[in-house]
Amino acid sequence: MPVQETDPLAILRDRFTAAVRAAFPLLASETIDPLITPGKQAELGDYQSNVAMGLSKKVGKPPRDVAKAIVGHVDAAGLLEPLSEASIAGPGFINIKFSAPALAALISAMDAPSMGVPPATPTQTVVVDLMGVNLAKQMHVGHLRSPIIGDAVARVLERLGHRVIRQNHVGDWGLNIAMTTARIMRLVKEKSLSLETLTLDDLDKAYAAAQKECQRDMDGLKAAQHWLMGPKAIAELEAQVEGATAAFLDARQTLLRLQAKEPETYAVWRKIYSVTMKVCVDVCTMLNVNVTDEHTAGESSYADELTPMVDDLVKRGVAVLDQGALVVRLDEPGTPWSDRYGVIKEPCLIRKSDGGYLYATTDVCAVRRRVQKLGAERAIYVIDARQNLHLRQVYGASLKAGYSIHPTTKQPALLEHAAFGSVLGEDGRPFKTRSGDTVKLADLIQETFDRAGSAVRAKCAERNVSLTDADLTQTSRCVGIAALKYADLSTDRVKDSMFSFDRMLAFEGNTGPYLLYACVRIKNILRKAADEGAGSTWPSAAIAVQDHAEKQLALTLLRYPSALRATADALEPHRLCGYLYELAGAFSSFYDKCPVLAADSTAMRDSRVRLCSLTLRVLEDGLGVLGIPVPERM
RNA sequence: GUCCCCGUAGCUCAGUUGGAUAGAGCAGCCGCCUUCUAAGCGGCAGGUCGUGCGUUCGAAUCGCACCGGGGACGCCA
Repeated sequence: MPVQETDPLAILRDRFTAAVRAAFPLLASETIDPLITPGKQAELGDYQSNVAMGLSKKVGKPPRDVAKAIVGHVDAAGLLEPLSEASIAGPGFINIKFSAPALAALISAMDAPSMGVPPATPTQTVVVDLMGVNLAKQMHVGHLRSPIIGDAVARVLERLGHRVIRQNHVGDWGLNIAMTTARIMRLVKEKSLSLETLTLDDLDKAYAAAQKECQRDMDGLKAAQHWLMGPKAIAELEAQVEGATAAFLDARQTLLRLQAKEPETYAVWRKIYSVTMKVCVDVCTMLNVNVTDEHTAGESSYADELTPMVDDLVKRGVAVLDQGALVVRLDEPGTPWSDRYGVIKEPCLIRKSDGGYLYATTDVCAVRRRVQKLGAERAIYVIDARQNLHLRQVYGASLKAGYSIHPTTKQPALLEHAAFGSVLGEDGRPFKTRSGDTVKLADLIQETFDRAGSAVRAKCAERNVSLTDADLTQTSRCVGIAALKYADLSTDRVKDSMFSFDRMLAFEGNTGPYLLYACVRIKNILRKAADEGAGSTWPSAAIAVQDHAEKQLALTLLRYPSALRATADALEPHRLCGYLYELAGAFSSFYDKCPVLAADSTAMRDSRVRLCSLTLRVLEDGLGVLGIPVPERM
């Protein structure tokens, strides 16, 4: 069954486009955007059209005359209050008001399973790259934003009917991992570590230590060679770093054994892998982020494809040698890739002069798999803003290689970087504990839940709300998730965000808990309505939109589909947050002004209950898109 | 040096892709709970939208140049 169009924006766009064409037949061949927006001043109009000013020059008439001509041709029947010269304001704004019966009819139509959201056409296959975890490294605040934003982006696309494939591109391969694996194996052999009880903290320490022992002294050696200190000095240095060199050689051997899947080494790597991924999936579960093992596609899964791919690039002349390394040049202007991703002076490095591969190699390989095998028409990388140049290089190289040309549409897949800023502390510097350590993500989430729990308990005591233990647990989790996620999602993702327990758990104003509170108020009304025996009549009640607050609530509800679309188009969850905040605000005003259960008549009561129910459904649906669950009571 | 991002109220942030008198929330002040939970509602006050040119009917939004902050720039990932 097709979804009935209830979005005022779309309806008005149609009617005003028709009116402009009727008023100015000469424009027949042109595409017309009637520039409809929600009314800037609510007293003047629900919506407005700003088309007259722009058209003025084209048709050679003063803007107000243009507006007058358009107004004369608008079909307002069954929809709008009559338009007249009085609807024209200022230089030529046309103010539009919906009639109360029309609003009621639109709301009734919206009160369907789709909630007025038509499925996107055409439906796309979209890959969303999110998470960004590395093997053997503790998850910290830096890993907070990608899953939260990425999951919301994935969910909004799913909500619109797209086929979304989440990809957790785990950094689980390469020399660094081999260094750690080698060190773990040595520690196990020395019996200072047991594989059975291995924790991510153990791995984190081993990673740092391995990094240190392998690199520090190798750097010293390099520097010595660089400054031509002579064979004697180098020999001395080499002697000093004998142990380190041994560790480094061990790491290289281990990497080879890993590539060959040598059983003993591979088993240790698997263990490291499972310990890391356990924490990763646990964190996602705690946060209600939909990322599980099935979404994992680690760098290791590309390992066998790299050499053939690089050979292919060389054979076709896409990659060329430069100073011993293999690169893809991206600095020619006027190419399809430079048009999309910019003229980039720095070439994309695909193979080191020692024959080793780099992260760009794997990333290009990932683009190829995502487009060629997974069928992605769009791939979204929810990654730190600092990776921008790297990603543009990868996108450019992939297009130049033809890897991002979709196999069936033959069009380049849309490769997008949904960049986000850093998480800063309240001092404006990278978020750390008071002692200056990085904060473990699991700890940070737990602290959020604990604080949410005490806040919920305090509030319930203050408001005389009694919750069962089960309710308390559920509510605390919901409030914690809402506080944490909403704080992250409600601002422009590209900007740095300030992390503050106090602010996100403040519960006032534009916060997650405020939205949850609006939902809970509605749930209370619905429960009481059922208790009072109104449960069977209201779902089919005729909707009436009379009071000002009722009208504002109705108008806000009708904007839901376009809020979702704007969010999906820009990949900016904060647009949806802003909408939901406005909706919760419109409901709160309505709640204050319009008694529901104590309405003047049964008809009005049932109409209002239905309005409440739709509001709740939209709020819960929108919060669901943000990955925020709603409690029953709070 | 080149490139990317950011600069809006005391603080934290929006600003629907160029529209009317730039909006919220904190913090401050003033009202509203014997009626569906006051985690709420209504109101007051608070601004040279970093600066300067330009584009046009119209600029926080687009262009250029500066200023300030952050970031990235070949063999780490």
